[in-house]
Amino acid sequence: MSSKSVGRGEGRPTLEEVAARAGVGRGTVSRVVNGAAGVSQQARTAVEQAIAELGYVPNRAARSLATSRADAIALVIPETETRLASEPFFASIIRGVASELSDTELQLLLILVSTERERRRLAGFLDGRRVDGVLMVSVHADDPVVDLLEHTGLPTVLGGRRSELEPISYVNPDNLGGAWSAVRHLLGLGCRRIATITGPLDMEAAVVRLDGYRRALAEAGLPDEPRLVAHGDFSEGSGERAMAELLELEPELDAVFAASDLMAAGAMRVLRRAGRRIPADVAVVGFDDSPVARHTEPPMTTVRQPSEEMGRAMARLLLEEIASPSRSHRQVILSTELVVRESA
Amino acid sequence: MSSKSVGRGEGRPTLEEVAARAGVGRGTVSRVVNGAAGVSQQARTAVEQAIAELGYVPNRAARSLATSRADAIALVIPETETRLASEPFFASIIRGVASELSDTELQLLLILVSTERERRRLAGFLDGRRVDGVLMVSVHADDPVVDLLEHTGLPTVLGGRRSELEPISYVNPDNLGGAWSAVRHLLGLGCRRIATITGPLDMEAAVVRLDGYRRALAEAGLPDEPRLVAHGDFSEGSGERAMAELLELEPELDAVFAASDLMAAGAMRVLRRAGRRIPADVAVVGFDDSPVARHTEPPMTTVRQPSEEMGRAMARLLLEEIASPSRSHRQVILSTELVVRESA
DNA sequence: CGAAAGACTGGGAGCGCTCCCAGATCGGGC
DNA sequence: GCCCGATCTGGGAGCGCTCCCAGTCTTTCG
Repeated sequence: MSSKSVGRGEGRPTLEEVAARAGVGRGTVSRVVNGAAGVSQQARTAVEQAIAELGYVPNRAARSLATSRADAIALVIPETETRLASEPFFASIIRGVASELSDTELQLLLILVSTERERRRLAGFLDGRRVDGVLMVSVHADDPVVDLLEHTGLPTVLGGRRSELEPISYVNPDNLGGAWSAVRHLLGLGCRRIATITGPLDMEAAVVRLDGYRRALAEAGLPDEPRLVAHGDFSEGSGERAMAELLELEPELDAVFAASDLMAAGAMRVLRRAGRRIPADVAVVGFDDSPVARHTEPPMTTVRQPSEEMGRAMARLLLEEIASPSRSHRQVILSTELVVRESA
Repeated sequence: MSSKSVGRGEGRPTLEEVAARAGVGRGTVSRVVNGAAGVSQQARTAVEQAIAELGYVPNRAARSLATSRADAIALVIPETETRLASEPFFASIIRGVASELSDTELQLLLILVSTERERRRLAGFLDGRRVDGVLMVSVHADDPVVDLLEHTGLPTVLGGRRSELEPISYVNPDNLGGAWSAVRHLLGLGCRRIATITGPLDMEAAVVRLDGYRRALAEAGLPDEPRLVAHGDFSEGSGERAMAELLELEPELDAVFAASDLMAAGAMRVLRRAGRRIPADVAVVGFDDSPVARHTEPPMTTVRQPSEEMGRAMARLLLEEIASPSRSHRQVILSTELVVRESA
């Protein structure tokens, strides 16, 4: 039999107990556990054996307290789980972040916030320093969660800035160039009555894509007609509604640039129902190059936004920021690319 | 000016500093922070003011260490983010869990594990007692993550048991009854050559749904024909492949029961391409009643599985288990219901 | 052969909080 | 005026770990 420290029941074994059993001091055990150098082979073996026998696992809370590191980072998504599930963009971001984190010891924590209550709980969680840094995507201009982040002083990286003067580090796709090239493509096809379906205008990405659209039209000497602009919120349903509206206001339109693939898919459905052929009657271009773009009928021409790479870049920036905190913020702009399929 | 403890810069203020500033002891501050009774109005006010002035926020790691509580629970999903995004089931689970947690102080942490490396990292995270309990869905029979969970001794609840003798608490839909009633419905419609597309057979849900199918056929005196059974993995693509296979082996079939809506949707696409009318030539029933079921052409008849309620029940069980740990495990079976639309 | 330079090791101090107990304070009843 | 209980309050003793320093034991070199 063995001392009290060994059995199950008396709680989990501690560093101290391992040390006692291995006949060494706490320091030595700590060194072994953390893979530090300067431990004799003999001591190391003894400790390892004691750890195995006792089934010792370090207590993270204690370690956190001592080192003031949490070994975890949060990816905050201020949307509902429905949205998380319906927009492939998030999946790509998650994949990118996870892959960049894969050879670190950092645990990725996904946190969804939509209610005020959840926001407060998140505040407590972050303030309590349960993570070493925060990633956040899908940020709306007036999102209170961001203030919360700034206030905690935790290293933070946004996926999608709120404005050009964003004071926090961020990774952004080249929305302007993407939208611009989409509309240029439509113009090149000979389209002249080009409508657009925007995203929610409290998001910079939506505003800038609209800008890109307008700029391309202006360059082509085309007027900016309000009735060619309808608003959505990036979701499929909103794309349908917006398209219906456009068709009503401007039956003569010959092309649509939607600020997201999902909205473009919704628009295509409405167009087809209205008897318009795509692209013969109306050409359609989306934005994102999400999986759905490949499965629409016909396959969708769209602007590729490197979402996964965006996730990776975000993680990379955050790691840098954690490693060397600094007042200055970093930013990365990822270029976009037009993928021509059959809808335009 | 003020003492070193007060200013910004010298790190975050501690309980002790708040106590000093308010002119009270640590105990009193702790009591105020935790809303405990037995503090005079005067002391309380002084402490609250000091907290506000200093911008004090308790350090969770320290609290965790002292209380051995983490105030967080993990929802582990052993799938890729792609899957998370494509299957609405997960979104519903998350929603249910979140809603049940909404009036607790527990932070919900979503953790995706797919690689071995991620699994090990999760082990460290859980062993380190960074959460008070674990929820896990989409469990495959031989999933090593479960052993990991059992080993940590953390309160755990599964969404979907691994077998009838599941030794861990779980919440399960009535898969047998659901599948059975789906096939009964098909039989009632006069179908006699009823095929099925199963889920991955290393998941109990898939096995049991297949059982329900067989049982209903047997009761109707129909033989169990192997060529009427094709296998999928719950995904849409696998449904397409399975359907193509079935059509090849048994062109005469007049109905299909798919173990998930996504597979049913894939099957419907293949059927349509093959020129079969639904339900006139081939009737189709799915399982889940996920959002896609409403949008197929024609709308899909399916077995409703109360996913959100499942999430809620899981959270509820876990809370109970955390509150009163016990050797015995709990289980909840949620009933399913056939939703008849137009595909069968 | 002695001293200096390494190589290891043990354990004190402390991270910030909660728990709990011993005291101080304040009334009210006799 | 005194005693007893109720109400508050301060602070010691940890929680389990890391950091770091002062030792001890070798090894090497002049």
